Amino acid sequence: MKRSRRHSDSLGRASALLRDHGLKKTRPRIDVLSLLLSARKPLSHHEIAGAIPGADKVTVYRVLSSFLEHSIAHRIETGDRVWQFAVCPCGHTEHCHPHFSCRKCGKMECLSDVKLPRWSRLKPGRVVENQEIYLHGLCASCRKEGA
Amino acid sequence: MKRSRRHSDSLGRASALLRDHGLKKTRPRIDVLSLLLSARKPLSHHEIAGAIPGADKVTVYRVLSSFLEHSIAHRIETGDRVWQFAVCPCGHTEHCHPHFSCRKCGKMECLSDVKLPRWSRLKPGRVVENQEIYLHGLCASCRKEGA
DNA sequence: CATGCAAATGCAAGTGAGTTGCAACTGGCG
DNA sequence: CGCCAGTTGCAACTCACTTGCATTTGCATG
Ligand SMILES: [Mn+2]
Ligand SMILES: [Mn+2]
Ligand SMILES: [Zn+2]
Ligand SMILES: [Zn+2]
Repeated sequence: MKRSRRHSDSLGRASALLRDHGLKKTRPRIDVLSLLLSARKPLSHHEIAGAIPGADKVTVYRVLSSFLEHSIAHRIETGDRVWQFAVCPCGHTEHCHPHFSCRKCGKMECLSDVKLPRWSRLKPGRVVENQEIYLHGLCASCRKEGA
Repeated sequence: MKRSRRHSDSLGRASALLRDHGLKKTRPRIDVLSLLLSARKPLSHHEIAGAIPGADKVTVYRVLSSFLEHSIAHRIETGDRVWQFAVCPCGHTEHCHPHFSCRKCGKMECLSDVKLPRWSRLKPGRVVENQEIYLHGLCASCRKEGA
């Protein structure tokens, strides 16, 4: 019940987002976007394509790229050369929060409520337009179980 | 003159580092390490192998991996799925400074003198053991020329 | 409701950074 | 010296992601 509720909510939200961004409402886009909206964590291309029966891999890559261009989603580097994707709650192009990955269970989390630091005075005259922060360590549940 | 001075310094430093870490002093390791020591910026595997005539690509990968294991060098994600490598001035396993890349000239820099932020109170009970910070923007010289 | 067409899809083939297997070699120790 | 664990070098492999191209389709327009 809970699951299907969330899923149908996501369908509606997905439609609205696509409309708002002037993207055609197609099957692959609805499927990928509603999946990302209902996911509790960032997903890899492999996880996304695997979760959508009959999805074409290349189309999923292209759908994800269009979401990035329109700042509907953001892309996370995992360190193992595989990207992960999540819907961006703030609507910015840049990363707007740090990401945390657990060295034990491997889960990646968007720390949506954590502010990014200011880099006002870097020695010479550099301008920071954008930043990516990856924190690694133990998540709350893995920590309880003992490292 | 300046260049050969720096280069021979690097040779000596490379030998010493290998000895200190108990790594056999081999041709590929000396070549790669002295190159990294004399480089002013992080280098990709491609740049490293290309700068060493006759170098075997696989050996260079393996040499770099051994440097990472021994915390002689650190590895940087560039966002385009290519790694870059730099000698680690502090000797830590973790990243110990942020990295900056210029959106115009593409150069990556180690901000060795910039401190990493503390993440003492992340809401739940996570422990941060390690962090990677990538800043993107305009470097000092590209900024002068006008963005 | 047609009709048209730019945009999107789906399939096959390609790219390239990084990995693996394995036989030959060698740095450094006794 | 002579050994041998560790290292090298070559060929073959993997696999995430990209490109090309012919076919289909969302949706704006009349
Ligand atoms: Mn995120
Ligand atoms: Mn660095
Ligand atoms: Zn965990
Ligand atoms: Zn620059």
